[in-house]
Amino acid sequence: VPELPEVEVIRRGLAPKLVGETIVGVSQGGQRLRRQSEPDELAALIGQTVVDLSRRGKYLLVHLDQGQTLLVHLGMTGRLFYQTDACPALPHVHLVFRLHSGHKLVYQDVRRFGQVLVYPAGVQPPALAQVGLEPWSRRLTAARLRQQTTRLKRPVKNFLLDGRIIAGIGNIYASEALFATRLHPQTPVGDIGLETWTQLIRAIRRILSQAIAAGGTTIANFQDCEGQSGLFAVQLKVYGRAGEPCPGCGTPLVRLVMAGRSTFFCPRCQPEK
DNA sequence: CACCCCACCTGCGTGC
DNA sequence: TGCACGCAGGTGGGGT
Repeated sequence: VPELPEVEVIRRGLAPKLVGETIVGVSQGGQRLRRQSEPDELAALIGQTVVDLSRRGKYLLVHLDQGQTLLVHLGMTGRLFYQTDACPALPHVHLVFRLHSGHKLVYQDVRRFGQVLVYPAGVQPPALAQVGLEPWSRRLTAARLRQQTTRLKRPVKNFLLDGRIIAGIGNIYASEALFATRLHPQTPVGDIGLETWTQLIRAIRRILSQAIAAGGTTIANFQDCEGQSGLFAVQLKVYGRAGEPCPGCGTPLVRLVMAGRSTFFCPRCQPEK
């Protein structure tokens, strides 16, 4: 499900429902996520009240009133539902937090690549230390990226996917941002000039903002059991559209595998230089 | 360092 | 119908 916009949409949807809720029970499925706190650590959250929800990159942070933090990463297929008992049971549910209001916060994850980890008061989750600049950070500048990448050969697509540099860009929005900038995905980052970095940063911000405003690319299942058919409101221009005509020039779009991930681009609008 | 590869999982669509 | 295969929006550990 989730790149930065989807996680942000989930955060905004859940925050008004969860803040003020007290956890009264935690049940854990038999199969564990790739990274998941021990059962007793999760059970220790019982009695705590949610004071805030924040986001860092693709990580969602649930802040509790005694200072603990619940770090949630949805991986590829993780979903969070805010449900009542009236909702039918879902498959692949690995964690259920029962709440004082009678609602439940349900974590579902088919592939179990997600993470749910508890951290004590005052401890910063180590994973966050690796997370790069937020896309809207004032410290994210063309000059900084230019300086950081001089003489590097790494393809710009792979650079965008590296969350240690800019946080939250995933495989979909990397292709979309490069198309918007008319930049070939294999362009070595060291070859990119200041002006192009400026345009790329702008494109990233615009595309992510639009995606958030539209409710994410896919199903944002924070609501209830109806599993709200996701607004496919974001119109992707190139992602997943190999063979279809480029929306700019009509040339068939191309799929290319880079670092093991599908990459989509227009060979005419995004020429190799 | 910089960068790549693969592991970690399940499900679904496609083509034989 | 069955089966093998490729593919899927994530990270992170280990190798070159």
